[in-house]
Amino acid sequence: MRTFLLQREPSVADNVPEALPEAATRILEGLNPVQRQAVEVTEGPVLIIAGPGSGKTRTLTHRIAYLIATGRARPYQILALTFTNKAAREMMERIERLVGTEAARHIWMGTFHAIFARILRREGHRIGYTPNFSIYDTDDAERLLRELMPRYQIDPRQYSPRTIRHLISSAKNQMIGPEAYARLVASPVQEKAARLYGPYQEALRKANALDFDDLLLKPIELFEQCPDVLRQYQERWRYLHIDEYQDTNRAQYVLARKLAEGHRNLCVVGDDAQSIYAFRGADIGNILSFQRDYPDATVIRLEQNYRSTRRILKLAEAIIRNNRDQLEKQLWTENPEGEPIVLIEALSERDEAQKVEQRIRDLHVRYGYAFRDFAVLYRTNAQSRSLEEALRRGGIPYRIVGGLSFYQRKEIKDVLAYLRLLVNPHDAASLQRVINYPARGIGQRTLEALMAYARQHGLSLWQAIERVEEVGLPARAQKAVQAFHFLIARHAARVTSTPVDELARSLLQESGLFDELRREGTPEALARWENVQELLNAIAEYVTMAGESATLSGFLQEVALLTDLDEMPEDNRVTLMTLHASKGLEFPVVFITGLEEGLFPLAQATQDRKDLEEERRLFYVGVTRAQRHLFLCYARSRYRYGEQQPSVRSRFLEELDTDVIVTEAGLPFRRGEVEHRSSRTSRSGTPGFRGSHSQQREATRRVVYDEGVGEIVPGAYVEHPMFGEGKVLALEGQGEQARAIVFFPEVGQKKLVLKFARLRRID
DNA sequence: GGGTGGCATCTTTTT
DNA sequence: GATGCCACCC
Repeated sequence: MRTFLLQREPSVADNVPEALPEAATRILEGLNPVQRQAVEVTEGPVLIIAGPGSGKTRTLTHRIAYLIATGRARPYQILALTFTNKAAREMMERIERLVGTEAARHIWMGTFHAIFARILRREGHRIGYTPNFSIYDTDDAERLLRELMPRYQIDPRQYSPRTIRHLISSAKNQMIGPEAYARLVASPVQEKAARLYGPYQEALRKANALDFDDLLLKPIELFEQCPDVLRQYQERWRYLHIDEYQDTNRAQYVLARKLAEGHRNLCVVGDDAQSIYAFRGADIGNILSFQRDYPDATVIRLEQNYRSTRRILKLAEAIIRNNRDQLEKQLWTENPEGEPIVLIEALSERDEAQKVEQRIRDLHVRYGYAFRDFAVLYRTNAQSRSLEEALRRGGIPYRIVGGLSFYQRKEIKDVLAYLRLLVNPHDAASLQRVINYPARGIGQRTLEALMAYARQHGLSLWQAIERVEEVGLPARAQKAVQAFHFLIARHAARVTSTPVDELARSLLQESGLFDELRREGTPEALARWENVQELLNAIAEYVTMAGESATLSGFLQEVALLTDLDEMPEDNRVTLMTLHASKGLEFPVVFITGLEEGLFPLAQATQDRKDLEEERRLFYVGVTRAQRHLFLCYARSRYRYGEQQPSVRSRFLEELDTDVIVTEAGLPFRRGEVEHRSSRTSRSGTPGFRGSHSQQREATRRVVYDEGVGEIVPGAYVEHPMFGEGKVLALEGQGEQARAIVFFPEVGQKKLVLKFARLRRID
């Protein structure tokens, strides 16, 4: 049975003792002098600038616990905002340990999105939202855009809804409205986004729906239009804490400012070197200018690292040195030198996974590390597959954090769409998702007719369905629509009177969804069916746990904001996750995999200095997760686009000037590839003889390609009229079709047809 | 209107 | 290698 992360709404009713003197002493005793200073400043704005491993989260949780223990704040007067559910959960657990669960559960803690969704549930009616609004995830938003595009003469094949959504989202993150955005347009795509921005917002509104960005923007609107509501929350929350402040975007910054106005007890913690969410609108400027915004702020620098060995810290510094925009920080540690960092070269992703598996086994058996001590990190979720396979083959228990979460699975989203429809029939995205699933004879044409009718009469899709007889559909289609209408309406009428899980079961049974899931009889279908049952159990659990305040729409809103599941923490398993997900965590042994050009850094990020610096900070974040052992891995070839392609090791390795890394054989690590070719003695002369590095020779042999055409052979350095100098990685195809895969430091990896490419050998 | 098979198309990271 | 889209047939 899964456990679900659904926190009870904290209440103002509070039977926690006024103060917990014993706990207060205990909290102070466990801190070093700098941390103690952070905890003891209890009034006014505080900026804690921290480095990795400095005990940042610990300092923040201690601060909060100290406020409660000394009686300066009642638990419900504290608001703590985080960016991920995981961070909130972790902080909550620590605080519980310090002041007990009874006090802790009255603290308002959660992600920005979750907290402000709750506020909107309660107060949104003041700006025209009923409490049962739907929260649209990126899929829903894209569906909405795709539907709008033809009406504005935009071809979804030419401009992908995803790109448009992303542009609109960025604008919203920076609090740029449709009109202002239209004035800023600088490219054809942006022009399309500007054209759709306004209609998109209208469509959301009509559906009584909010997207992720609205969850931050609408509260701002609410606070601006209703100062009394703002005042009410300002008074409730005397103390405001924000973790990972470097990741706040414009909207979050404004919200924090508004809430902290008045009492001015705002405490933020962050490390500019760990800013890795610019892609979602995070603005490092917020942390850099905190002192300007709050001139009387107390600034506390946590620079001592308690986590990692000296070698790991040294590597981290060598990495971040390559970035230009960085606050000056002197990280230091009293920890021992530690083991050298090991660079692992693999032939393929499969080989890489196998080597990781072997190292884990070795450290587990010989040095007694538990499986929970290991983390394997990667840049993209897709990379987890080969790692999973290797670990499964080796019989090593593992868990995957993030990736396709429970709530993102198709069957779950289908069920959720049905349920959302019950509480919010205007929810067009959900309606379109299920109106003909399972198939019930309402096809594309019928749907289009309904949508056209709705548009003509200024109705929502649901309202059009309600008066389907006026639409003028063929009798059979009309009957089908009426049956669907009846199904939903009948169940919607029972939302308040029937236990939610019972209602859901009845709806899913009668809609034919259960039969649809059972029909197939494959193991996958069975698993899907079980997932649905699990979801229904979760609803029941939520209802019993949250008591009277529990509503179906509340459940659906909370669930829309969940991305990962609670895993049982006592589980002894190796952790697999993206580098992003690893932020804030630590492990005795860490593997960073896939250090290859085009993958890490990602190809798209290599063009712009800022993007590249963000990738580098991500590398820095990954490295500083490690406490004792760190392995950096790359593969000389990898499956991409469904075929095996050679790869070049990451520039992040080439730019390191440090002596803390050794190769698998224990030899000192040497830099140099394309950029340093002149410093190397000649290799790559004739086919079949490709230099002295034995592992490299093996790697090239493994991938079977043609042996070369003329002087263009694997390993050769060539010049291309457009792309500049590059290195030939491999050749494939015959005669006219012969192509070379060439790596250009400037533009990345390219596949070129030799006949046309006019490559010139230059080495 | 529904179902199937072939084709193209990408692939970030998260709330 | 997974998903979505389109053309085709029933």
